[in-house]
Parts: sequence; structure tokens; C-alpha cells
Amino acid sequence: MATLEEDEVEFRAGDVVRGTSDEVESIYIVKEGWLFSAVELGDGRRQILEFFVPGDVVGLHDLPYEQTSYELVTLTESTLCPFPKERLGPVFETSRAVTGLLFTFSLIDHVIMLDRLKSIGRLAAKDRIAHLMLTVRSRLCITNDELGDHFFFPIPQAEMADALGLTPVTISRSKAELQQEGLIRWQRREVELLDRAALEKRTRFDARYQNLDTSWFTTLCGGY
Amino acid sequence: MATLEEDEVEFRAGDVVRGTSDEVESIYIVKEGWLFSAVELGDGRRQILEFFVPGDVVGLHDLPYEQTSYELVTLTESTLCPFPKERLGPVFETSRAVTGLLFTFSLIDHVIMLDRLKSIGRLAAKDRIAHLMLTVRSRLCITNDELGDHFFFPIPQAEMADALGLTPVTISRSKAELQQEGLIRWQRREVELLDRAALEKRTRFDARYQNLDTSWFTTLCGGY
DNA sequence: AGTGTCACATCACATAGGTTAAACACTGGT
DNA sequence: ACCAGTGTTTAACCTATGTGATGTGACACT
Repeated sequence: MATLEEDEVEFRAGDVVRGTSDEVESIYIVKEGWLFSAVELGDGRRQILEFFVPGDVVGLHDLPYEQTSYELVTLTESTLCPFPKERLGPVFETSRAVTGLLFTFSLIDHVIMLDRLKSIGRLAAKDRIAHLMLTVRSRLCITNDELGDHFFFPIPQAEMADALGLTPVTISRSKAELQQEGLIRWQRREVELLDRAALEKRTRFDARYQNLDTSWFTTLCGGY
Repeated sequence: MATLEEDEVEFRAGDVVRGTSDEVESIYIVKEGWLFSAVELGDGRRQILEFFVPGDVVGLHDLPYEQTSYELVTLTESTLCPFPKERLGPVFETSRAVTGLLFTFSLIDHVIMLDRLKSIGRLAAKDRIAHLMLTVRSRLCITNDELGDHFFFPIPQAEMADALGLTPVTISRSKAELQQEGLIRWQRREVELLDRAALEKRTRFDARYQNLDTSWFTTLCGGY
């Protein structure tokens, strides 16, 4: 994996790393910072697709395409390690471990996506917000075992709205209610989940980064 | 690929092929019939995640998990070719072509999923319906070059509702309007898209099965 | 032919969330 | 200390979609 991180590029908060319909040139590994991918609908509406945090691999699913299918924007100052597409072929040929690892990542991402689909399709506004917090927390836990229920969360309300299929006004209203009910507390760019069990129950949350069965690919991955 | 299709199992319309939280035993290749995957929310609500048609590979993204994350149900009489999980490891080791092909499929699926997220998150009811029809059509075109704008479509309104985050009532209303506007016509279990260009524009539809760039994996796939 | 079932259509009414706009509260720069 | 810029909160009002209930037609079984 280290070979994928040779290069390094820095971005400022709010930078567009890559627009929609750019040529697909490389994937990125997030070394530092938070980012999101989104599609614009042209009339001002926007759908945010995924949030990325340090350790994430960005842009894998663009590989089969000539042009990128969404834009990539930083939320905070970020450091990315681009890895050129044309150098991936050789990597796949020589390293089954990397192939298996990336394949596994992409499958897990897909399941996370299905959860988000459920959230947007069938949960009420407050529950969608709760579900997002839980998903982000569980992602952060991978790279930080000791993460409690209180963590850094730099996603502004406008972006939460665009990720959850809501408006900033509804986000604000619903956050206030969750706060009054003593379930979640926000302060500046931090959150605290005050009753995680209750939140997980309400949103039918599943921890997708746990209960993994690595056996299917172990021989390839060399134990991931 | 042929080795993946050795076995065959038949199901009747409405059968549950696999429930949620079953043990992950195999992936399936759809030989005949239409299916969908879904999660139940417990209070009667349900989110349909994906529809599958002949030629689709089902269950790939469950591979990294011990338990299935969604149920799999048939819409019509179906024939599936199950392929056991434990036999996949060896296949990946011996055949880069199959690995690359399945990897590519899973990446494309993911992008289709992102499109559905946009649809559910940001489009109005009528446009979500239109977007679904276009997505299904473009999928059917892969295995049938000559498919026109008139095709078999066996998805009942209750299932369309659960797929699009709407209710059957809204589906019925919106279908009627689309019909009156001369955009889409339904008759029994068939549809006709009367003005595909207009529908694609309204829904910001992208053909995700086209404009593929196979170069990145060609050496592995042997030209897919 | 009669009866049950299932999918779909339609209506009257309720509501979550959208819209618009204004006020408010931080933040960083001068 | 002041200001501009950006994000958040609040309020009054509106509408798309949900709810619940009722009706209709097609098909299957007796």
C-alpha cells in the first residue's frame, strides 16, 4: 500500500480537487483532511454522495470511466496522495494483496451506500441526521480505536442538507430538536452522541466496518 | 465466467431467495427473471436497494461480511446460478480476468447507486420514476442492443414506491401525470418511453454503462 | 356465474419539510 | 473595536407527498 502514497498534494478548505466530467487521471488516498463528492443538478440543487476522512481511498469507482462522474471538494485543509490510473494496472498484476484490499474497500463502500439509500429513502429528517453521525463515527473508529462518542465533525449544515436530501433550515430545526431531546449535542465543529444506543435503534444502524469475514480473500490479501 | 454458472436453482415469483442476516454462502448470477434486494425497517417500511435482471451478478458486496446485509426477493419466476463463496478465493487466484471483470462490475454498480442516491435525494416524484425507467432501460440495453423504448417492466407500484422512497399512492398519481404529458406510457407489465430525450434531460440522466474505459484493467481482463 | 384476491386508481384530509426572508452570531482581517 | 463575510437560527407561509379509506377492474378458483 505504501507505494500508493508516494506523491502528496495539499489543498485549502473549499478547494475543488476535481470537477465533474474531468478526465479520470488518478485515484487519491486521503492523508489529511475531510472531503466530499457531489453532483450538481444545474438548477442549484446538489447531492452530496460521500464524505471522506483520512485513510479513505477516493475515486476508485471512476476507474472504469473516461470521465469523472462527480466532483470532489475539500471541507478542510487537506493532503491527498494521488496515484495515477495508468500505474494501477501494473499494481494489480503484481500485487494480489492490493487488488484484494481495494476490491474489499469498494465492496464495503457499496454497502455503506445502501445504508445511506435507506436513510434518505425511508427515514425522517431527525433520523437521517442521527444516521449520518453514526456512520461517520463508525468510519472514524477504524483509524482510531479509542474514539468515544465525542469527536471532531467539520461538516456545515448546508453540506449535511445536500447529503441527506434536506434543506439547511430543516437541518437546523432537527438538530435543535435532537439537542433538546438530549440525544446529540453540537458545539462548534464537534459533536457528542449522548445516547448512542437509542440513536442506533431509531435509525436501524448497522456497523458495516465490523463483523467482517476476511476468509474469502485472505489468501489474496495476506490477511487484511 | 462459464465456470461460475455451473449450478442452477429455480424460484417462483415472490420467493425470498435469501433473508437478511442469513449466513453469506454464495453469490448468484441471474440466468432468468427479475429480482430485487431490500431492507425492512421493522415498522412495515421497506427500502428496495437494487433491481436485478438476467446477466446480473448478485451478492458480490456481501462477500466481506459474515451475514447478508439485505434480503433478496424474486419479482418473477427466476433461475439463478449460485456460486459458493469458498470457491471464489481460488477463482480470484487463478483468473485475473474474472477478478477484473467482477471488480469492474462492482465499481459500475456503485456509480449506478450514486445516481439513485441523487434521484431519491433531490428529484421530485415524477422525475424519480422517470429516472428509474431510464436506468432499467440502459441496463437492459447491455444484453439487448436492439432494445427500443418499449420493453417488459414487471415492477409493481408498491415495489417502485419502496425503491424510490415514495408511497404507492404517489406512484399512481405521478404515473398518471407522466402519461397525460405524453412522456411515458404503461400497459400491463410493459412500458414505453415516448420522449426519452426529454426524460433524460429532466432527470439529468447519465448512461453509466457507456463511455467505459477498459484500458486500466485490460491487461487483466483480456479485453472485456 | 359467483366470489375472493390483488393490483391499481381516486378522493379528502393531514403534515413534514420546503421556501423566503430576516435576524443573529461567529470568524478573521484591518 | 469595527467591519465584512459566512454560517446558523427563527418565523410565517406554502406545497408535495403521506394517510386512510373507498372504489374498480382483472384474474383465479370453485
